Amino acid sequence: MNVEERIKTSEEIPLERRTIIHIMLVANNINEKLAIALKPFDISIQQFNVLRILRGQNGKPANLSTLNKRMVSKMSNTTRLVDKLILKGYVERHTCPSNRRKVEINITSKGLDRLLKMDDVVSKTETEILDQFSEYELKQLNLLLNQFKL
Amino acid sequence: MNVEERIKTSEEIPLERRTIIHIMLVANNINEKLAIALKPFDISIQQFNVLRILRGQNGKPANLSTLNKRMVSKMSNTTRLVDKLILKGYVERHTCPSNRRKVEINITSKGLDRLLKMDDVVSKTETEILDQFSEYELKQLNLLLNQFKL
DNA sequence: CAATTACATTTGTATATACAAATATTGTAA
DNA sequence: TTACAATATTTGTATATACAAATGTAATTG
Repeated sequence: MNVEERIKTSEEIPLERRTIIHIMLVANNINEKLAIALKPFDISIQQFNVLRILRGQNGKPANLSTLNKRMVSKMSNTTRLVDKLILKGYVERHTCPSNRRKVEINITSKGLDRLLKMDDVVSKTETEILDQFSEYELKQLNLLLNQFKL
Repeated sequence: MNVEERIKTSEEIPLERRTIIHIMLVANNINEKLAIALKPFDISIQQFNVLRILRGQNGKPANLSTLNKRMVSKMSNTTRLVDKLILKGYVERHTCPSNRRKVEINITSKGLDRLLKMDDVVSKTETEILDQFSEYELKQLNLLLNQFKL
């Protein structure tokens, strides 16, 4: 299905507008697929993303602002996102001893364990999403995307 | 800023995962810029999108399921989105006389008028987002994006 | 034509997100 | 050392979104 079919328009869309709509459609589709893949784990993409960041810390605790900076979708309430992960037992939060304004957030062994299982379905989904692309094409795509400001 | 800088990771990201993160980052950034551009009009991107669809109908009313099918981000509550546009006086809703299960939604002249002003800032924003790209590159990008299922 | 199924939208409820204001802590400068 | 500014997080509130159930209408079928 191409862009025009998807949004059911007969009029020609200017190239710039079409490009932006195209990216949005692709991103929404990817989001949807990842959300479905994570659904059995009862976790949102953002929560998954935070768990991955925490694992990447290799035991070194992260504080809220660090998480916020590193998240793919920066959202305005990382506190409550972390609250939910704590409720699930996937992370722990302590106030930072050296600077009591900060908090230190760590992934628990339960969190690591669940994350390992999520990795499988997410990797599989990522592969499915991109299975039409050759390695060369993926590199081309990344090169083009590099021109966007992030 | 590249992907690794943006998410502040030192580890190398596998090409597939990197591509998906890349698209997400770009899409989030575009969303943010468009939302800021539309902010003065006190309207969300989705609401703007619906107004554009209605204008494209050229007077022919649209019903909810049509809107839902054509929206870039399909969302699960087009009723309430339309409610908000009605509240602002940008659209009208009547039950369809030929099939009273359906509703007929039209853009008002006030809606058309506002939309015209929004077009300006949105077009300007779109151009800003894509100003690094040559026409050839935009075409290349669209060709690559075509390989995604929508 | 009564009962059932399908269709189109709306409503209820839970959760998510955005934004601003509040709180708590630390750093700094007169 | 007190007052003020800067930093980090949390909380309040409004709005947005997802999902399921409910409502109302039309079509179908025995």
